[in-house]
Amino acid sequence: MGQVGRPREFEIDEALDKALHVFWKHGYEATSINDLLDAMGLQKGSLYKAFGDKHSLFLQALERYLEMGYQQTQACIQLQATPIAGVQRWFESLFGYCDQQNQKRGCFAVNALSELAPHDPEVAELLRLHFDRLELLLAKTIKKAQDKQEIRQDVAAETLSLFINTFVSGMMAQAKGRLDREACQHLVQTLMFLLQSQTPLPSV
Amino acid sequence: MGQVGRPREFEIDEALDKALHVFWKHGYEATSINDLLDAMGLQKGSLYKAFGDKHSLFLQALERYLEMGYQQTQACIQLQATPIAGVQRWFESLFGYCDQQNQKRGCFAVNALSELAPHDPEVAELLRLHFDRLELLLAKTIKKAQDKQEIRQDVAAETLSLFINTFVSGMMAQAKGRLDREACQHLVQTLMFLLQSQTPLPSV
DNA sequence: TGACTAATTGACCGATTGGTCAAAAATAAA
DNA sequence: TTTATTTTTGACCAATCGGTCAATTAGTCA
Repeated sequence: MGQVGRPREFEIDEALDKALHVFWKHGYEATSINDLLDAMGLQKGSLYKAFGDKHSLFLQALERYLEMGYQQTQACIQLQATPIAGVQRWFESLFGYCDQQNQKRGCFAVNALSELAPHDPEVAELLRLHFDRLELLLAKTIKKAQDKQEIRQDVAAETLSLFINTFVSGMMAQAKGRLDREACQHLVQTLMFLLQSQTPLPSV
Repeated sequence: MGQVGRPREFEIDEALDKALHVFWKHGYEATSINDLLDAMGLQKGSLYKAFGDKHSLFLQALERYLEMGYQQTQACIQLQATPIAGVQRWFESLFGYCDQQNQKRGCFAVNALSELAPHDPEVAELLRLHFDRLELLLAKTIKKAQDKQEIRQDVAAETLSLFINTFVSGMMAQAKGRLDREACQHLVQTLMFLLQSQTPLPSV
């Protein structure tokens, strides 16, 4: 039993990717339906039939971004030999967002957090779930690293995880205007140093 | 010689403050001229005569915010007994931006950085100058703190300054959706701990 | 070949956007 | 009182906004 009716002439995920990149570059409010139609190569009716209204399309693009980002983070962390190498690899994967060549687009999740979260419960909830799971994954990895003495043990893993996520958010925000790739690399270097140094236990 | 012509019926700075709070709450694109007129209590012609167009008004509001923010930071730092107490006091002044009661508006400078910096050279330049002077002030303070051994000396003051500013930006961004005042306080506590602990010099 | 179903097309909608401008009003100076 | 200068007012503008929908098209199935 094949599909009934006229077949869709585009791939949902491809169109979603194109929409994502427009929203990513210009933000939600500054993106018009016509901008989206141009980028996605669709007519108005097709867009509304396939994705609903502008807000719904944004949510779907955001969901896709978050899912891909989480999977990439998992891959970075789990494919490395040691926990700390995994974290380091994840940091490095972020430099692409800092690049000047990359149009200073920053992280789409942080952008959405800043522009929409305070007034948009659905966006806020998606981001809350995403950052929560990210911090959970990070905390687990840090705990392993602490067991291996790769990371300081005098601060709880959950605390370090939240700290790191907050710091990375700031780096992504600052990358939208002030920080180039090199500056971000230096910042991550500093972060790694602070995570690895440790106050010595008082020697009795 | 008094002023010639019909006198203005409102205070420039008061109106600018009202505009600032509208832009702060909704962002640039989501704020309409009518929103501004309502909040400022002006008619269209008066606004355009006094402030130019929407973009120009935004720049003036941003400049005012940055100037007041910088002066407040200076006050926090310089009115305390020790450098580290000054930095601590500055951190505490940020918690107001994290408060749930405060409508999750975050930091207007970080908001503007995220929404506009990549496409708006004038906004980008204002923010660059602001963050640069902020980091300079912070670096000087940290250097003093290092001399007094209040802060770790194994990382350069300029490096710590950029690190702190980046971290604070992230905290402001995350405060727009996920972090309440308590979480921000805990994060600052962690930051202070990391700044004060220090890798021991290798004992020979 | 029709019948049925779903996607495409683009004209069309009212509302809102940022912005302009001529007329009226309010002051100081002459 | 008149003149010069500036601000206020609100009607007005073209352009764009997000969104709808009837007609057309392209498939599958009987």
